[in-house]
Amino acid sequence: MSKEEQNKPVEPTKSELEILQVLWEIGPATVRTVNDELQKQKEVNYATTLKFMQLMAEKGMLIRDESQMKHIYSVAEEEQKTKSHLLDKFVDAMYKGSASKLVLQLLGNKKNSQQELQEIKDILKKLEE
Amino acid sequence: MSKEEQNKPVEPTKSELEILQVLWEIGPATVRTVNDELQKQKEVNYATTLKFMQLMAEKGMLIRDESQMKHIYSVAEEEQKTKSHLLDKFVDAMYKGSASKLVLQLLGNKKNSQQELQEIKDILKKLEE
DNA sequence: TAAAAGGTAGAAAAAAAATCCTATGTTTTA
DNA sequence: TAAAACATAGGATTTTTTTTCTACCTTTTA
Repeated sequence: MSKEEQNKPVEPTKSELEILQVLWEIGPATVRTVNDELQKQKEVNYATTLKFMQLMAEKGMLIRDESQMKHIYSVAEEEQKTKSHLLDKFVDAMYKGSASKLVLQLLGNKKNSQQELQEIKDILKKLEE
Repeated sequence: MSKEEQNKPVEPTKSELEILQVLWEIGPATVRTVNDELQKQKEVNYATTLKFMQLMAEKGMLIRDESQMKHIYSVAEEEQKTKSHLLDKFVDAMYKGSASKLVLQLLGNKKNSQQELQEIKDILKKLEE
């Protein structure tokens, strides 16, 4: 592995992120299981999910255990690391790196329920201690 | 305009978002001006920027004033509306719609400067009142 | 006023992302 | 044990996004 390739952060596409979300939630799984989970959200073809997971494994985004016929896939990078990187990218692209601007918008967003706002406040309160 | 086409929220691609950012910042502008701004960030070909802006106008994302030879482009939807929509999508894709989870991650993110964190806390504190 | 510079548009190509068909092999089950 | 169900892999295709070439028109400038 060349120096350039090391520690390259995971940059999933939209579809790849959906698969990561499933694996984050249910842990290592087969293509079949992941596909069934995705099926709950939208119509997906098994072959398509398979292809995505194969590509993700090739890219090093997933790790594949081929010791059984039903290969088991798991995420290669921990959830928080990946999410943190994606969040950073989003804050850069949308708010020129200003996280506080994002929070401001979040708070001004009518769509966020009262409960969400309360939870955010609770987080802050805990932080105060 | 059919009912389906009305009020369709703006869904820019990555490149399109870069152009929106410029227009949000400097207001209505020519392709040349936008291209010069983008140039400050990365290498861009004038023809590429032109093409993007033409496509965005076709999609209804930008409005084009052709009364002069140098067409003037402006954004079709206000900045906050677009950003709010994109933020919602992001929160859905990344945190299953939980804004508080996002804030939690933001606060735990080492990359955010102490100042940013303080600003976020200030915002939240103001909300308490 | 002729050349240079700057502008738009159309067509096409290149690159990236998403989708699915089908061959072939393994396991399960009737 | 034969059929049905399930699995992977390779190849191909389609769709979306990004990029660039070039023709031609208008304005500016030497």
